[in-house]
Amino acid sequence: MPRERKSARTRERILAAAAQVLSRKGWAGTRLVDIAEVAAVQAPAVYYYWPSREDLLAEVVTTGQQATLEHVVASLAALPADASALDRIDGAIAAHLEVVLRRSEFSLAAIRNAAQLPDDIRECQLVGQREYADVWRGLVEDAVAAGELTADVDTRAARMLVLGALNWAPEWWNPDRGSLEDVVATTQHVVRRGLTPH
Amino acid sequence: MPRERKSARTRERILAAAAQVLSRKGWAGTRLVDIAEVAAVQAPAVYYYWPSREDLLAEVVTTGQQATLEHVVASLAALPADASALDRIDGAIAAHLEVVLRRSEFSLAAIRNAAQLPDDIRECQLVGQREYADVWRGLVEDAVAAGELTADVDTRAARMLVLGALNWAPEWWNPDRGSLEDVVATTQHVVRRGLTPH
DNA sequence: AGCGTGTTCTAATCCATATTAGAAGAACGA
DNA sequence: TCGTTCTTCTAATATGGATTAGAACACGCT
Repeated sequence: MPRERKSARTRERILAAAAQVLSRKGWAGTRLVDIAEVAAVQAPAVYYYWPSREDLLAEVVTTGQQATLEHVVASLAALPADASALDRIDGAIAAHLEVVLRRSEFSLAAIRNAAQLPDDIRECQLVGQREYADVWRGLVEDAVAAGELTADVDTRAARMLVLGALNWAPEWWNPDRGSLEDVVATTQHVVRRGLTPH
Repeated sequence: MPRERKSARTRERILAAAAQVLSRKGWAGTRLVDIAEVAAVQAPAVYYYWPSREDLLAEVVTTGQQATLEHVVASLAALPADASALDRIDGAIAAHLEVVLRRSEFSLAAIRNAAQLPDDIRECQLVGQREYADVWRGLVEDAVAAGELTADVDTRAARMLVLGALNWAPEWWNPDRGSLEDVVATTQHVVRRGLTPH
């Protein structure tokens, strides 16, 4: 294995380990030693790749945000061009749940720690968050414009309620108790009914 | 002010300060110095009332859980005896949002830190959580039994989606952008539609 | 006033953990 | 094989923050 490639893999291993620990222990509780143990290196190895613990953790968070955004956007792009606005919302629900429940501890780390980031990092995190919110805002606006969604509720609140339900899923979903597909289907079902007129 | 009373007030002040800091900084990031500053005492004063930082924080969490449970149960008890199952769910939604958004930083601290508690504390936290979950399970079961709720979805998943939406509300709701009453109404509206047959 | 008890403070202590210094190891090219 | 460079390690260092010790303070009682 060429040098450059091995080095890159170590970096990825540390980053992934950091995501795992961060998602479980919280920002302040994430120790370099724990990350190092998971990544099978010694703690100071981290400093070869990042200037500080904080930079490493910040990268985990932004990576998590990007992973979510990109997966959702990609899933939407993969839908047939004639998908209805509600179908697109279904697609976004599925993609969000997939990334948060299966694909990425990064997303989970970003979600769970959003409220406890240091101020400077919190700020640039808010930028990414706004970007992602815009995607959902667009989805909902399209649905309203298409008349596929009830106009009788505060769309911002409705949107955030849905995102909350999705972001909370990792706290209770357990692969042993039910398949991801089932959760996705149930969520789509409930949300679709919740947002459409009777 | 009698001695006993003053002492009790200091204790409450420290506990409340701990809740505030804990809800913002996370379990590991909550420093005694910060708690002390908010409570307007010096850090070692904490040890007069609690044997350790961990005991203090644990009390915050259990207090938060109890506050939520009690407020919801009390609100349900205050409903007219002939309230429908769906009305009772509406009541629980309102009560949960009230406690989480307005009444108690304790609840918020408990919610936000659930995933990062040390193992021993996590365990007794799970007990309280199960107790609260039972209340909601009861509400949903009653609604299903009364035929007021669609039988075509996984009730556990539906229940957790709703609770997720509620627990996430503190992350986005801001009293300046809309009244609590509005959020409650929207939530009730969306959830009711989401759970009832078209 | 003076004593005793309950409460809070100031000044250590002590440990955990981020970070730095510099050596060892491993890959690559000559 | 040897030297160079990139990567990782071991062994300090340094700091922050929980905890402890014991002094000061405050209240209530006689």
